Amino acid sequence: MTNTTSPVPPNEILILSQTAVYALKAVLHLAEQAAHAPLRVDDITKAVGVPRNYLSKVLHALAREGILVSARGPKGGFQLAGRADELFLGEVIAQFDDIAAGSGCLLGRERCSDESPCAAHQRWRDVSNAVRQFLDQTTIADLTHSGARLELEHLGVD
Amino acid sequence: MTNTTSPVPPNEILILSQTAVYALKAVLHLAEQAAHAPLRVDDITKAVGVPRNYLSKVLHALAREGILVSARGPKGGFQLAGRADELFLGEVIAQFDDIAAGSGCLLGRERCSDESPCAAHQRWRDVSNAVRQFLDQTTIADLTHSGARLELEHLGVD
DNA sequence: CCAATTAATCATCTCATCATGACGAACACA
DNA sequence: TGTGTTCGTCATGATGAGATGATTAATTGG
Repeated sequence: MTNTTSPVPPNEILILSQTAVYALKAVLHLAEQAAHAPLRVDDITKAVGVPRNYLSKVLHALAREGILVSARGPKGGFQLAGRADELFLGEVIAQFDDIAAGSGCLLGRERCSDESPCAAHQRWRDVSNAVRQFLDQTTIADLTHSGARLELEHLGVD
Repeated sequence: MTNTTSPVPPNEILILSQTAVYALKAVLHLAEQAAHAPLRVDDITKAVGVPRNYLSKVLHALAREGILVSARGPKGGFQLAGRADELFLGEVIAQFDDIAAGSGCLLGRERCSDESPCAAHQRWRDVSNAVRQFLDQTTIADLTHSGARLELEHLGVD
């Protein structure tokens, strides 16, 4: 009844949890503002469309990890702790999603039976490694408008 | 209390849902048995270690889709409806995971803003396409022992 | 037709994630 | 010192995936 159009349809495959996506959105917003003053939770909320108190908890977790710095009271808010081009997506989501797990076999057996090392399983490992590599090698700056622009120009794409 | 060591640790990242993995395990088992007679749910349960009634529902869903055939009563059970080398993983999991969704942007925006087509988002699309391609191009036979053996021999791997 | 067998279904339970509202704690500034 | 601002946290609720036990329905073989 109080439903605000649920963000994730049932059965939708997500790879990243909703919470991790919230974290990425918020951090990306902070990076794009490149603000001198901290941004308040309420402003970030409006910008990325995430429930206020929930986002607050997410941001606080990021602050505890040293990814953001937070300050209370007037003039308070959140800021990036470091450079956006040195902050990898994997770091941002690490507190929310256990990406290291699931490294194994598609079918959840710890290791593909030694009897049959199974070529397809190897291909699956390649796939899930691609996910991991993306998260570990892409920085927040790569996702910002300016970052993307730079990369595109650098590649000669119009 | 009655806990049988929960299959998925919290926060674990899962690309495929647990249910989809169950379906794959069961279908793979059926393919490996290559049985002339149908296999009963209880036998499949023991083989793949999945809760009995839950697996029953999963198998039934697969039967409704024409992937399996089911029969009740004595001599009843489940069988593959077609050939294992013509059955793609994507078909098996389609009823459980909406893999087509999430095709878009990492951050859930429907499309990356036209202003900034964002190179990193393109790379993310590549990643999720890799998952889709794997599921759409790999058959159940590719995952069976015999299938894997054949493929390995064919590649000259010892 | 009866009894055993096996899938199909139903009602319910647990749990983690996501979400919300209210309250407490720190901080800036007058 | 006090007041308003803003983060921090707690208690609680909603929802969907996963799981379980009991019951119903179909089928076979005697």
